[in-house]
Amino acid sequence: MSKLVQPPKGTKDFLPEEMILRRRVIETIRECFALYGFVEIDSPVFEYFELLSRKCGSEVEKEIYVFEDKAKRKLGLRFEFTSPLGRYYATNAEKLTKPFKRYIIGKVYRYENTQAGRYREFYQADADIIGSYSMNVESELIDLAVFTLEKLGMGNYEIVINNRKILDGIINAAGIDESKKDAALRALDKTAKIGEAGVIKEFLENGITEENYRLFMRIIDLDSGNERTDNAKKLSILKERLIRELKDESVKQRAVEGIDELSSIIESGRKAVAADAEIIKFDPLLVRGLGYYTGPIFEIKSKDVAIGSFAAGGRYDNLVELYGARPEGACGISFGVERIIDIITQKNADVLQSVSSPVKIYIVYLTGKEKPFAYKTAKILRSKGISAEICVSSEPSIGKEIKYADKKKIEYVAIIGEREAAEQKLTLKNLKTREERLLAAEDLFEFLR
RNA sequence: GUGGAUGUAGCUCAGCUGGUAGAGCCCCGGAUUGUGACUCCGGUGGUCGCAGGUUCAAAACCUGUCAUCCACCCCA
Repeated sequence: MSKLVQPPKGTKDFLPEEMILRRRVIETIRECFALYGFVEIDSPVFEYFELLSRKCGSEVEKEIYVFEDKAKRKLGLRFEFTSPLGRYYATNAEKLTKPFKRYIIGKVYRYENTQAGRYREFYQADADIIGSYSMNVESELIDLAVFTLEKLGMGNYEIVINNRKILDGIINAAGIDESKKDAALRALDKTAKIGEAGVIKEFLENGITEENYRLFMRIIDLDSGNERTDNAKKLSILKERLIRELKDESVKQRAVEGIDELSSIIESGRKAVAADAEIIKFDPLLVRGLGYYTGPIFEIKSKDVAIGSFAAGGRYDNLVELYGARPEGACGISFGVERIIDIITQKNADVLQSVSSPVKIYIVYLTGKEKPFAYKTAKILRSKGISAEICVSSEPSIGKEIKYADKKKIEYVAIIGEREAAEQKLTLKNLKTREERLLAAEDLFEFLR
């Protein structure tokens, strides 16, 4: 294929069959957000570059699509919804009902190398609450996620949580200098991937000692004996340890606060999702982006498909202040629509095959004479909410039209020929069972309903 | 941005140490002029990702480039 007829790197075309599933996933998410009382908003796909890049770190900044408009304004495409939300809130704060619970579903753009599950243009579905410091917000968002994933049929997944305040405490207790915190966290985040030796290597490269690493790991070694320790137990062990180890009072206070926050989230999580309490897992090695998170952070990943996390979020209490609004608590969660679809299709390869057309019936009339009757019938069905497609060929062959309907996965075909039109009836054929029956037009609606 | 693998028909792929392309599925037509998934027959479709180079001759070898996948980086 010539390069001129390919979609640009990291983007793709969606075929009609793919769109059916895509639409269903997006609609499901939208409905769930609405059921929880979030209101929908929209904001521009591009913003001033300076606004997007504010406090996002150079790593992320490199991923922003930047361009100049004709008046030389420097603009960028949104790479997620959080910074646009900060701006949106700051510009409209006086008009918004607080706490402001909003959702937004749309395309975002990241200039990064592509891979399976990583695109340059993709959909995110984002729900945030601004205006509360309560941990009830985190609980609500996690509950929303569980509810939504259930509706989507996502099956086996786990919600991993941690807290920036705790991480800061452990870093301090491990004797790692504040200036080296980011490097340390970045290395620690990769533990599962590169192993102990890899992390130590990265530590040394960044001027952090192996001793620091050992200390850190000793503090977060929370499994007593062989038995699997539950979240609450882990948190309480960690809490005692940090109280004992931390010398700096303010650091200690913050770390303890962080632990209490997670305990509260996990506790209400257990109540809300009772049987599934196991899906929430405290992991002191979860770090996430180094940008604006200030409190609890979480990530949701599939246990069946290795595609990275498909949803993530956390608290970023400094966000709206960054854009000039009065300080407010803020916390949000974002779903990666493509990744969710990838997981659904990989787990169940034939969902794409099994999706059926939103069109219920295909109407074929054989000669021009039956046309008025056919159109009238179609119109009645549509006005009653039954989707009906009508054949546009001027010389239809029944075989071809049935084949067409079958390929489009339409359930029924109505055939109107001379015989039928004479009695104001039509032949209704079920394409799956191949059954046919002669029906009066007015009985059609009852039958299809 | 770095390293590796791959790129042949709409799809999945074959094509030997260089001699300008094949199969299956799909699609179209017919057997079957008011009935689709099976069967049979026939047919369309490819400047071998793109651009250079080596050669009498390149899908194959070399270089560049674009895209996809994988590992980094980072992340939905």
